[in-house]
Amino acid sequence: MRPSQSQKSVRPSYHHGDLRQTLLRSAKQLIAEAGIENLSLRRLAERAGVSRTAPYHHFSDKNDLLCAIAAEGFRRRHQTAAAEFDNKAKSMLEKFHDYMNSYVQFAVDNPEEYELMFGRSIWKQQNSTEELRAVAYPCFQHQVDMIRCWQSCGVISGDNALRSAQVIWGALHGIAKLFIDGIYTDTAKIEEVTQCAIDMFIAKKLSS
Amino acid sequence: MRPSQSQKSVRPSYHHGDLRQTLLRSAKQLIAEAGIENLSLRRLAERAGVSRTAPYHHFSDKNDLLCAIAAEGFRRRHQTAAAEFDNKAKSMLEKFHDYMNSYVQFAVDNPEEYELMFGRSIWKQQNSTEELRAVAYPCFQHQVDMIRCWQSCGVISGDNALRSAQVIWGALHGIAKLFIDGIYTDTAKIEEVTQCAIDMFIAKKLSS
DNA sequence: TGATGCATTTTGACACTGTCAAGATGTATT
DNA sequence: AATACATCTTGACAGTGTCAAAATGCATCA
Repeated sequence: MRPSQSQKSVRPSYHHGDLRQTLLRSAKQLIAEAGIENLSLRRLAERAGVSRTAPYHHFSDKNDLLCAIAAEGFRRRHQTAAAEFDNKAKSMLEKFHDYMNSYVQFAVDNPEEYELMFGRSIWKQQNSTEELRAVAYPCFQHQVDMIRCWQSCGVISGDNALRSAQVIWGALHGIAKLFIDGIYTDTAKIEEVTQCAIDMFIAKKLSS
Repeated sequence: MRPSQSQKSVRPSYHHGDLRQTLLRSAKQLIAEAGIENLSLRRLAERAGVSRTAPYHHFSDKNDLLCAIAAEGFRRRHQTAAAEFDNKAKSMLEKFHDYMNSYVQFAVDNPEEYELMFGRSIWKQQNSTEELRAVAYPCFQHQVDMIRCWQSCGVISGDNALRSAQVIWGALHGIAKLFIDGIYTDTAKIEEVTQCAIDMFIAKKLSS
């Protein structure tokens, strides 16, 4: 009787088998539950039924783990944003509307994950992993591309796509963070604030 | 010869005399030097030449200390913002311009302090001190008042001062954070981005 | 003056944290 | 079967915030 299969629901063998994925999964869960600041590698290891230092064979650092989680978040966000923009059933104006709402909604629905993805702990100095950058930069670039599109078809004004994108993204990021971090407390008004932002950014029709 | 005066440059007495202020001062300094995440009460106490737990008789918590520092930041920021807005030598449009630039500049010049003032650690849940709220809320309100003013004199469009203020503040906050946290890396372009934001927010003249 | 009360500071301790170094244990390859 | 390698464990270290209990100084009142 080999111990690797005889024990059920405990560890199937000395080697965990899929510790990396297990850690990532329960890390995401623990972050959603208790916030990023309450995530510790030790507790993570404990949940996985593994010793304190086992995670270090799959992530060089705590920072490395955080980057991996953030990268996953960027992949997800990028995917939905791209899908919404490629929706052929909607007008450009509608899609701009959707983009704005969807961005803020993503942040508010996943506050801890958003905090991690765009928090300083990951981006400051040389903290960002190569993998993270490889996933995040195209996500950023996509936002600029969309803005360029909305500009060229007259939904929003201006001719410098990069600058406009930086401002619009800044507004979305700022609104999201002010809500998430608890400075804007009336969360029932999120959509109203976003709508106000949309109104301020869409091109005004100049009467002739 | 009383020991309280005989020893020079060490502690003048068993009681520090002005420990609270000393702690606040070196905390601000240490934050500016090494960032918020490297601020520890123990190191602070060590710098003040005092035991590890001495600070707890002047601040109930680490959070309490952080709130006190943030409150000081809000007082300073509020003061300069008010002074700029009360400048009678400038037009309303110029003052809007100044406000926008001054806001972002404050954040970029004091990144660690800004991070603290508007960071989640202080505002999340019930973390904010009563003193902090008493100082910060008028500061927030002042921004709404200024926006209302700029709206009523036609510098910016819209009729809902609160919503517009939330969006504009959001944009400023977002731009500032994206720079501070290292997501926008080309810090030489800060003024360009801010200028772009200004252009997008000021009321467009409708041709007749 | 002496005694009492209070603010302030200290020492000791606890439960955490991230991370390193060495060793033990499995798995795979030669 | 032996060797190499990935994986995991135990032990340890330097930090952290914070509590409890004791010590010390200062001020005030009898």
